[in-house]
Amino acid sequence: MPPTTARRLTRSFFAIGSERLARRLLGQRLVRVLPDGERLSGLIVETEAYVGPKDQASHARNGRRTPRNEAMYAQAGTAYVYSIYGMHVCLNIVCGRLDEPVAVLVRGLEPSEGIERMKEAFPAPRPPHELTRGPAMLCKAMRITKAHNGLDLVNSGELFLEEGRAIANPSIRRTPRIGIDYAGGWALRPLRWLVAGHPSVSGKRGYGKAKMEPADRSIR
DNA sequence: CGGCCGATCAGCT
DNA sequence: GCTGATCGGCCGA
Repeated sequence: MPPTTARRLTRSFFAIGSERLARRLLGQRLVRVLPDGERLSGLIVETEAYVGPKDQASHARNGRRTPRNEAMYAQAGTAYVYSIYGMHVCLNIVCGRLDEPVAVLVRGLEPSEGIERMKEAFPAPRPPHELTRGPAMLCKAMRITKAHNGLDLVNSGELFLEEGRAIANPSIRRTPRIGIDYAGGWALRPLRWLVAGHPSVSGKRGYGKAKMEPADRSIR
């Protein structure tokens, strides 16, 4: 269980750009407080950086700005929640200056608090690590919906982040991002960060098909 | 275990 | 009209 003194992550934590935030979010705690007060939470074990208008995998590629992706242009610490494939939603954390569309997609959590409640979101029984493995799955387990799009994660009482556990560089890997084969050369850039060997990292055998590289130590 | 494919619809063109 | 920052079931090896 987390200490009751857990520190809330502040605006300045998020406002560092997507590559640095993707690294720094690993091990931090994502918290959802349900209407009845129950806490659901997990430690982040997989992220992807979306690096701006030039990034051909980003919803903001070539400066696209529509009602759907408007939250990407908001201040750092804003949630960008979008729907995909007609049946899922995914959560990003916005991390640039105002009007600069950069964000980090949260792709995997190690479930921590409220595991029994998370299980209720799925029709069939499954082990804890498969409650929050993948960007859409973790939103389903954590009851994150499009109603949270545009929410300020720095001030919200229902969805926010807390200081978690440090992850040492040797156990971190970078790979290309998942599901963006349409993005040309951008599909190959190592903008996905993961905790090596963690069971809640998405993809087959926990890694997907992507070839892994050691984490870039210059990115903190 | 790995590969294929259907579900299902918001959002854009 | 087409596509997607996904998931899970089914099938063959």
